Amino acid sequence: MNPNRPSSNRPVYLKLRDQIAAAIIDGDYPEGAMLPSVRALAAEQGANPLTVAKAYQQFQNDGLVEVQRGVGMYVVKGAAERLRAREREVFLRDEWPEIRNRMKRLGLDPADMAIST
Amino acid sequence: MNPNRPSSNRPVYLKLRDQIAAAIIDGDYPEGAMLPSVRALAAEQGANPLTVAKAYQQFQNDGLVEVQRGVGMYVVKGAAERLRAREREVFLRDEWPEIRNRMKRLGLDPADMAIST
DNA sequence: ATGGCTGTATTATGGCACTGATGCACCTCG
DNA sequence: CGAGGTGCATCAGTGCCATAATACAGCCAT
Repeated sequence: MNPNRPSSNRPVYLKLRDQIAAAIIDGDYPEGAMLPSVRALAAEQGANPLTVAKAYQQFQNDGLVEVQRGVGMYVVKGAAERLRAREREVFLRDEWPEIRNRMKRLGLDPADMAIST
Repeated sequence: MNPNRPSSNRPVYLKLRDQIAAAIIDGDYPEGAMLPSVRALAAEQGANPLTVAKAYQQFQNDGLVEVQRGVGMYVVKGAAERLRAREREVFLRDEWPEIRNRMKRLGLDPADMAIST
């Protein structure tokens, strides 16, 4: 009923993409490490290999992973920091203003919610 | 490419819905006032009447507007406050946790961004 | 070299959301 | 009563998403 912000009803390939990006930034996939194969991750996540490939696609285009055909995909050196910088920029430019307006309208102040939860 | 938070690539009926909700909360459509007709708003926004009707749909279901068939749709008394309360609850429960995690990962602190921009 | 692992390309299919065009049912006003 | 304004139902078209079944291309350890 509410196809909105919640990540629940989002395309699978985008959820995977976000999940992998988070893992890279957090160092769960360290630089130089090999990402799970499309088939392996597909099996683990109960998805289709091509869907996983689609999730990986963007990281290749951005040069954050190196593809060794027949071997696997490896996290490029400096990928974590570059990815974080890029995501931060996008967040501040595209997402935060809207979120801020929304909160203001709802009578919420980010400053009051720093530690809360 | 990124059907995500940015309101740019979101369904039209959802953008309209948000826009109308904001107008109600802000009092641009006061209680008791008649909302723009589906055709009028459609023409103004360059959208299809049915798309506008779909945007209005949810407000009817939630009892925030009263439909007088053949006449128009009117903002129910107390709609603004009820709407804001409901939106705030949804935001805090569904959206904010994810946003907070995301910001934390990106090295951003809501407290530092109260006035910024 | 061969088996087994990688990523990739191709094509087809089903489902679903979004948008659109048309026509109908209802009400108000002159 | 008729004209013009409402909302609403129905049907159709389009595109994206996800899946599937294969097949191909490259690498590596045995």
